[in-house]
Amino acid sequence: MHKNKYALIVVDNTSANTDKVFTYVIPEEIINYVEVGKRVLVPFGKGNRLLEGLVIEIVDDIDFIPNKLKSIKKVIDDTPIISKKLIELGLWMKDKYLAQYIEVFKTITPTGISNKVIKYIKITEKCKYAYKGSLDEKQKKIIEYLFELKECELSKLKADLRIKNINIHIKALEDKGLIELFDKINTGIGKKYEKFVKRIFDKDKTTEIIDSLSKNAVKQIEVIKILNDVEYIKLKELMLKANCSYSTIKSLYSKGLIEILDINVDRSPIKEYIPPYKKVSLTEYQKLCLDTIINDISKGNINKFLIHGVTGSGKTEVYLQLIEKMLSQDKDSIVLVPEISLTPQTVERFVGRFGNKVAILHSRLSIGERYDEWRKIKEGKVKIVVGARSAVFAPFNNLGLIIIDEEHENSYKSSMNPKYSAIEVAEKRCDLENAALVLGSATPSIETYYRAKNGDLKLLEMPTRVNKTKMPSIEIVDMKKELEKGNKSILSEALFKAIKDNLHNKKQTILFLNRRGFSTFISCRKCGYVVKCSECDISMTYHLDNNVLKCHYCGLSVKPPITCPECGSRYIKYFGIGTQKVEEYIKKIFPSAKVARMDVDNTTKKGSHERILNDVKNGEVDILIGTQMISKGLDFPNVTLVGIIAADISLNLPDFRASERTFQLVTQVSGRAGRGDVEGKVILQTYEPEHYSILASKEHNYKKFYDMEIKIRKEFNYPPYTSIINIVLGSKDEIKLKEVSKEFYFCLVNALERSFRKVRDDLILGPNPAPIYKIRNNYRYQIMIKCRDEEIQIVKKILKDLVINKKNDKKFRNIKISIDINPTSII
DNA sequence: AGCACGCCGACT
DNA sequence: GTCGGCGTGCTC
Repeated sequence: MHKNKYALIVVDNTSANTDKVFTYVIPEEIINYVEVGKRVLVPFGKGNRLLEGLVIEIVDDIDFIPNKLKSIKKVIDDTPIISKKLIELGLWMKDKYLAQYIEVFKTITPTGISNKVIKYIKITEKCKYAYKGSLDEKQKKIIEYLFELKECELSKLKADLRIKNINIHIKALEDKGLIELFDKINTGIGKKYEKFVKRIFDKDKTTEIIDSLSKNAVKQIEVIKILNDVEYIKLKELMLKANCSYSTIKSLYSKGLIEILDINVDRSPIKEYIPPYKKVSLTEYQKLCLDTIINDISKGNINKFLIHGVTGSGKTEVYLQLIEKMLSQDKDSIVLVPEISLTPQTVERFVGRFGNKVAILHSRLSIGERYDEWRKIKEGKVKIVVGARSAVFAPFNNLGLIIIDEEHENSYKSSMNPKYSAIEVAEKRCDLENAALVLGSATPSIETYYRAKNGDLKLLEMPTRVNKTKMPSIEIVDMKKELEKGNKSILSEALFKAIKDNLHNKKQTILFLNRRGFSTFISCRKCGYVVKCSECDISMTYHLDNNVLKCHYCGLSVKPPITCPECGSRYIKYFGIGTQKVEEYIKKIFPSAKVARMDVDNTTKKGSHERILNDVKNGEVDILIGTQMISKGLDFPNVTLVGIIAADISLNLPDFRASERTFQLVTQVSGRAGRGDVEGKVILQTYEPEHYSILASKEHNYKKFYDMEIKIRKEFNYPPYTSIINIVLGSKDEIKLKEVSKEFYFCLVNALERSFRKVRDDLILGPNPAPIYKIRNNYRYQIMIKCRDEEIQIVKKILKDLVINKKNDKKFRNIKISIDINPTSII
């Protein structure tokens, strides 16, 4: 007798209650086609509607036979879209970040590849002749509607007719045999095709053919001439070259001289020619670093490394030569870079060295482009992937190396479910696939450095710059003293003078301010009213270019008030500075200087980023003003001065990582100065010149900063000594939220008390209104858990059960519960 | 989520 | 009686 096989399937259905693995019977006819990692269609729920599912395991036996086991309907993929190793990684992520199966696997498999099953409805042959007198009004309406369209999407019919209880009527009509329901599978994006023209006449008969054409057929002759030189040409290109229309080509086609073909092309996101990026000889430190890594990997000593290299120490060259080593062993490499530094400059280095062996993945790719890159990786056409966070899931089968550059960057943490850290995921993936992990940074995160010191990663230092230039000197300017001197402007005397000198010497300057817009808040001088976003608990930022107040959380724009909405006075004043104001001010006091600004407000369009950087490169910019965006990766030898307008912005945030972030920013931005022959200079303006994070960055002394910071972390029980679990409850109903947050808190405390004999005082904090109390009209309450390594599994289990329990609780309807394990920020 | 079942009030 | 509204519970 045939023995059944069963597939364990994650069904595409987002609900706390369906977040389970479902078992289906594999019908014998398709047993050879069902494989782990392929998607299938399965009947689900009472209506047996077809849903997509991912096969994550195939088993011969199941512990118990649930009474009504259903069968797989259809296999979608020819080959698995996800490897067993990546499935394992996904299951690990689900547990680690308390996410749902479906969320995890949607993250790992590329977006846009998902097939949608769409229900269609049509009328039957029988219906055309059948007597319809027995139908009620609503059913008649449906039939009439379908008579026009013959068939249509079920959802469209429902939306157009808006009949109540429509399902019952549809079922009745189906039973009578008047209509039929069927499914169509939408295969998502297809491959890209482009029209090509092929010459099918003999090359040496070209003149003969030209003679045979009418003398009036100037364009056709031109086309033939072009085709004399090339056999294949893109239709668009040919039309452009010959300056002709499609009809010219068509007439040549009808004469049988050419063929028009649809050829599958890859949408290549690398559009321009990229010059080769030459291999350079390594400095002593680079060589030591490279050799240590290669040696350790081959001996199997350790496979995780942290390169702590100062800005300009040439980490990229080490990465490149490591990848080269991997290539020689036929192994694949993944390079992760922060989203904002995924600029052409970064890409050029990898593509310039390895050419078409490189695929690029980042958020600005269209769905089609992303799918093409994904397919190239999957099919083994490329060996290297350079990309942002999600590139950690690149579907390689022979992974040898994952490199994470600028390891401390918070863009490696996802803000959406699963709220994963690409660093932790990369580490896990390396363990699973026996690959090596290399992290690199000039300012490693405290957590990573701590782990390196503990021996979890091997620490490699690169303390000097490649071209032996000195680190830039940093001058700290106390802005309180400037104020005492009577200088109320944005620039201190020292910075003003330095910019002036730099302009005179034809050197470039970068001015950094981590805040966009013009004024950060506007307020009434009479009553103190501050304009806040109506949807969020955030003061609105004034933007000069289109004269609006913008909320930087929800994007809402309003016209600035002329009189105070509270007291009616006209004393509305604009406070705080943003990059736009700096730009305006600089243009005013240095009218002859060429000034450019770079922040999210003017780089959203494709290519705008590149344009600004090119202008800087070509010397068409004297002063570049920008936010975080300009803090990393930029390498312009003529930039000798960096001005940090206000280092305090990041320092004063109510977040335990504020000092760390400030140190990182100052170090990174400073690193932009003096990359050429002339020593760089940094002028740092602050109201807190004695702060340890400012002082340590002045000395370029990471270790000094680390030693200070780690003591504070220990004292206050912050990471790396604990893991933080941040629970945010959100709702539009403020009163209900407050109540429910308390209830959630007490349930949590109760459960914790049952599991731990004694609950530490600072294990669980809250519930407090979140630092940003309202976003997009959603009120937010926060509960924070600081737990030690040995506690975390139990705490997560408790939380998971509690959340599922509460999601089924009527009281928690319309309450969103978001859990973030080790968030990058607790604001 | 989405679908069916089942209870209960309004109305022919 | 019975139509339709809505709350409840389950999905291999």
